[in-house]
Amino acid sequence: MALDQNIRIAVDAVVFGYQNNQLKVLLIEQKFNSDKTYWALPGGLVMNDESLINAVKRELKEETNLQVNYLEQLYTFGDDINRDSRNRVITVAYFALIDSTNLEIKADTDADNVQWFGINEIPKLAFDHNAIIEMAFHRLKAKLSYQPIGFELLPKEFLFSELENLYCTILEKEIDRRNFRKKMLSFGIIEETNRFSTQKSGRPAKLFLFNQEKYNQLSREGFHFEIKFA
Amino acid sequence: MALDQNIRIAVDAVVFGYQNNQLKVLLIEQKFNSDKTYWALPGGLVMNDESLINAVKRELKEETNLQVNYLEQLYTFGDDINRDSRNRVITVAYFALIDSTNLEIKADTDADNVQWFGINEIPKLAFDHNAIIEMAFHRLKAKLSYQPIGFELLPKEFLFSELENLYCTILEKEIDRRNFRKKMLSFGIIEETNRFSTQKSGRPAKLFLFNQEKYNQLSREGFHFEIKFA
DNA sequence: GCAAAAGTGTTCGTACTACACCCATGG
DNA sequence: CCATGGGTGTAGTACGAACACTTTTGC
Repeated sequence: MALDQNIRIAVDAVVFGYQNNQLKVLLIEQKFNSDKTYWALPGGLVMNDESLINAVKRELKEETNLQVNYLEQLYTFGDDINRDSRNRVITVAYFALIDSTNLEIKADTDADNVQWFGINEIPKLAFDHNAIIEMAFHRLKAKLSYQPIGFELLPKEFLFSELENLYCTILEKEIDRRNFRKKMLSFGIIEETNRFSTQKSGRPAKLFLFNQEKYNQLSREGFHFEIKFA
Repeated sequence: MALDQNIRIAVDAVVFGYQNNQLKVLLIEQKFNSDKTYWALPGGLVMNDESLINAVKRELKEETNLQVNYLEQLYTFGDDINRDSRNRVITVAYFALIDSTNLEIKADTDADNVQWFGINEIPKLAFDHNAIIEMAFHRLKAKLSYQPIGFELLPKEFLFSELENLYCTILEKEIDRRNFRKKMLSFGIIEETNRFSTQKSGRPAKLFLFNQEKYNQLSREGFHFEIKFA
């Protein structure tokens, strides 16, 4: 039965970064039928002897030459039979977070051009990639409140004001600085360092870091990260 | 490139039911190489011109002849390259809920035998189906707290004690009857009927029903269902 | 009248909300 | 000394947690 199945399987990644107080998505420019070009998510077909997760990692390395901090499966898009006009392709979309400060993207072998786009400045993309980003953005907003993944968008050592800004920006909400800090620190998964940032102006700020092992340990003991806002 | 891709794509469904105060999973017995038989999740290969969701619905109809109340994508299993020993198969797993009271399963064309298994009495299944059920069970436990999906496992009209029991059983926790009822009713998504159940003993109990439209409307207005326990 | 399940209110404590002033540095 | 961003505490409120007795029915 169904030995004649003729469906291809691909992976695509929505890679989020955070720069200049803006949430960004990584896109690549692809040639399409050698005439038109489209911006699209990094991704491509899965090889026969390759796990899905490795396919994503390989494509990201080939196309953008960067390594992600966080990677998880998002959703499999296979309900629109004609999403790729050439052949039926089902794509398993992934959700990735990266510390994009001090990062130089190299346009690598596969793709002509690689670029960060603000989440609100995404052009019309190839296939159903706009819908995929939309879903990834929803996932990010939801997860930010119940999993400590915001840190994956920041450098290892960060300022509280950066973390706070990240939450404000992504969730599109105002947050009370004092309450946010109190709550975050109450979990005991953020450590104070002895280092301070060198700012342009104002009082120097302590650098903090996220203690992943501590979080893992607390999770095993039944702790549940959750941060809500008025 | 990769015109030689040789990977097949399947769908599988974890169908949950609730009978006799027990959470059940629907399994089918499959012939395997015409000698050995295994219990497995209902599912099968996707057809070329068929959406993923329709593939699931078709398989469920073919193999079990039942219709589900709730169906959503769970996860795509494609990291273990040898999960099916015959060929590489990637499966998109779905998560389904059904009101299984007053339901007769028909062993239909495809499958030899169809049966409900208690969640704690699942045998060793074909492929990685045990892992899929495990993940579906986790999803069910999590969603029960923040989405009103428990109703999908009950008849249209149900007793509060049934609902309460369902939560206790699935979450494996004791719940205070008074607080549970208060909280549930406070949402305004459950309606009282004029009907009462005919019990064997004890005081007759009112029948309630879940108002899906009311819930949808409240959701649009920013309402968020959430029910927690001590 | 007794067994069995249904139905119902109050008190207490904790955790979220709202809110404003001083501090350290650079120029 | 002024501008800029960093750092901190408290009072009020609302919501979740704990908890026990009365009601209705069948036998």
